[in-house]
Amino acid sequence: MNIQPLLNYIGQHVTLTKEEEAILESKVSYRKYLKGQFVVQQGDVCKYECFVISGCTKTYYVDDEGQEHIVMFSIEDWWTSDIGSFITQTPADFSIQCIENTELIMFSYDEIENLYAEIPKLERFFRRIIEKALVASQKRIIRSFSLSAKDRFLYFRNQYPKIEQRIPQYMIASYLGITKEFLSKIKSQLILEQ
Amino acid sequence: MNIQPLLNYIGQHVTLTKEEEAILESKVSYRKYLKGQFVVQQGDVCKYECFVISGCTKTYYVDDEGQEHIVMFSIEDWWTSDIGSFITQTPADFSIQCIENTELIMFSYDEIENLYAEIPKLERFFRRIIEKALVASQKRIIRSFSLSAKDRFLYFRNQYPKIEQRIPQYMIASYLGITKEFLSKIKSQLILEQ
DNA sequence: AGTAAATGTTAATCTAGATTAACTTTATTT
DNA sequence: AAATAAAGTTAATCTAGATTAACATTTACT
Repeated sequence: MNIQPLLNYIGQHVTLTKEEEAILESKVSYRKYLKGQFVVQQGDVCKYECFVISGCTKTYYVDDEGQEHIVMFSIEDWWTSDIGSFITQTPADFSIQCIENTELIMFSYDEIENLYAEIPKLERFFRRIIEKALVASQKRIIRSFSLSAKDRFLYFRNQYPKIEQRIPQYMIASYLGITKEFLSKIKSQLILEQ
Repeated sequence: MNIQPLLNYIGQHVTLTKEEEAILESKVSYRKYLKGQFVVQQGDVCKYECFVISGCTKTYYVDDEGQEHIVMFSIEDWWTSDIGSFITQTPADFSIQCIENTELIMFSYDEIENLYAEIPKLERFFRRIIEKALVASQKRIIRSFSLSAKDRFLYFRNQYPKIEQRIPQYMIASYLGITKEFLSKIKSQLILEQ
């Protein structure tokens, strides 16, 4: 298992000693998933917080009408989890599915509190990660209320150009909260405009 | 200043000694605001994370068209802050205004890292609070995509009956992402239905 | 290479919710 | 108690985006 991308990522936020890195390595697990496999399924208890080494996942919610709503995509150097389920150890609202072959480093619920106790710096690290995630989530709410579908798409394209390339358009539509037909219309309008 | 509600609240998550409580008390400040006053204004740097002792605030965003979008209400035993601005010490996206006379306990940016260092349990406490806020925020995104305006209103009414009572309807409409006219229509429909 | 499945497009029609505007009710101030 | 401002209602009209359905293109599989 190649834990280096995770160590580099953590190193951007806090400084770990070699010993601490070794402890960390001993307490996380590594797993490969194939495209189409599930990391978590709606209704299961989410047992891990996962760091993406390679590949891509989608986190989504299926509503009462059976419609799928994508909450986030996670690529290299991002996190993926149903934190709501993870922190309370209750059934997940979301499913997480790999949309490419994906390598993950997984922090299990049973180990993570020990890890915090052994390396308090990691508690600081996770606090900061989660703070950033909360900020991003709040800004997404604002965008969903104050921008048109077209402007949300332009924002997405501009913010995540790498993700746009590798993901089918109908999933981007789901992430933006619109139908694939309407996204198609937006794109053809944008082409006419320039 | 009456810090007891804060201590009770913290006590639900972690256990502090009398000494730790005293340290905490020495590092936070207390302030009363009148209805209409601002805790933070869009464009300012947010210097505090605030715990509400009494009263009510609204956190909102004014978009390019001058429209106000309410992100959250905070009443007794809740938090209020523009965390994005707070953690990065950059200009706030949101304004926080008191919609009642309000008493706050304020954790300042300059002190909070010292406080974490002195009382590591508080870092755990804040991590957990922020995790919960993130979960709530993600669920709000899902609701904004998968529920109709009527169902979002029913959810709000059911989830926050106390808030519904004390807040003008046009602010609830703003929180739900609809116009006050449409909320009025929804309410009259609901009356006809029963 | 040929077929089936997945993904994307176009166009017509429909609807939830916005906009506008006139009006009513409730609070606040003098 | 009147006057004024703030909050809420109703109804007509409008629009962003949904729905439906038929078709086109790309990708994956035998």
